[in-house]
Amino acid sequence: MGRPRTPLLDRERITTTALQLIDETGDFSVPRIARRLGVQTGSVYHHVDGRDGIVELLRERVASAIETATLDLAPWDAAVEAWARSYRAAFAAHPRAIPLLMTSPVRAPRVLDQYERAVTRLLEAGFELAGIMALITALENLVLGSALDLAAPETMWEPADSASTPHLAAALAAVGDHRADRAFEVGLAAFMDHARALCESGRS
Amino acid sequence: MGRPRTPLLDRERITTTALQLIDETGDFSVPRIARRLGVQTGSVYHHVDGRDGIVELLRERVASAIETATLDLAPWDAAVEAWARSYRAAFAAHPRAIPLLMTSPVRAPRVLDQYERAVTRLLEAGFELAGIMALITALENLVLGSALDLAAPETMWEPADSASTPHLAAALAAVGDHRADRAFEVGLAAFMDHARALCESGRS
DNA sequence: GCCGTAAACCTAAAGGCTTTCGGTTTCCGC
DNA sequence: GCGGAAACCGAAAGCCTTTAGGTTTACGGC
Repeated sequence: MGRPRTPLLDRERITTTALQLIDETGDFSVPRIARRLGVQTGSVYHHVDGRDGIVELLRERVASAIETATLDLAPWDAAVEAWARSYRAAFAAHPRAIPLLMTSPVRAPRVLDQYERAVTRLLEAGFELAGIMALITALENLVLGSALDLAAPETMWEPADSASTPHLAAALAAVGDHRADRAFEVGLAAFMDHARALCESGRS
Repeated sequence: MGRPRTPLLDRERITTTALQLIDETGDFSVPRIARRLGVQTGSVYHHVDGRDGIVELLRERVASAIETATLDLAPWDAAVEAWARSYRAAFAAHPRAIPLLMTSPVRAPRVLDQYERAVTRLLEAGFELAGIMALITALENLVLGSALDLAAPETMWEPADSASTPHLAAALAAVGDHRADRAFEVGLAAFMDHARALCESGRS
């Protein structure tokens, strides 16, 4: 009892354990993190700002997998497209965490810097300032909406009675695997086409 | 004590009370629903399949505001666009409920029928069966991603130090109000343009 | 080298939530 | 009229979040 000679806890270990629990069971709780780390529940609160604080750490951890370098690609549309793919892939790596993370957006400095760079690239490309934020938000909506789709099981579209929805059933049978991935590709292609058209028309 | 002469509870009242609590406080719990309805906590469980069952009822209730008639509009692209707007508006009516509802999709019969009709309209318009589900899923991603944006506060993009992200700050200042609405319009326009192009090219 | 302070963990406990179980009263079909 | 089902109450188990106070260790100033 008392202070241990070498610390048993830190934010890194807490975050890693929480993510492990989520990947394995789909959820986490402070007592279970503590049990995994061989520690009393209350001790965790000395390192972390409550349960919500742990969720915030998880958001940062997952978002840290977004490859910043994508935004340096040329031309601008290649950069934006690669960034969107990397953004989505970061969430796809931990699909069971998505419901916890989607509630509020990432506002870690690292990610804010990425948005800053994205705005800069779009300004350089000739977009109007007034339209850029709507464009970036639309892209974000696309990425996060697609991430939500990843969190849902592939079988979610199986209705109890496919007899009453024959066309839907046929369309589902025809789409094959990777429905979520294909949908993301469709949405991303639509977005990029639209953005390029806006850019070329010069009207932001 | 014992069975009351007129029932105090039913699924309708439970759902309505839960939605009220969410609109007011952002969350709900079974004990608070019971208190509002002047009933013991356990009694609610006689009408509802636990807390998750109440969330399911909420999903159906919110989704019931989607206007089915939009899918009958002509031409097909007007129908799809109006449906998407109505879909989003249904969630926008209860923004604080969105975090609870986004976790898993609506699969009430009423909504499945709408997807059936959407598939039918797209088939009639000449789309290839194999591509329809990806298209509809992309539209759903757009709607749900935009709904998530509604759930987040408008101020979420205010970084602690806007000095380190000058372009982002400028873009935010320039976008004005209704950023979320504008982003949805951008995404929807992109999707519709893409869908129309696919249709006209005849390649699904 | 000594001492005060801060850090890190433990013990304990309050309070809320979800869910279940048995008891009691009322309603409805036969 | 009666038996069973329906609807609510009372109580309790078990988990979770969070806080508060106690104990031991590390560290920095003098």
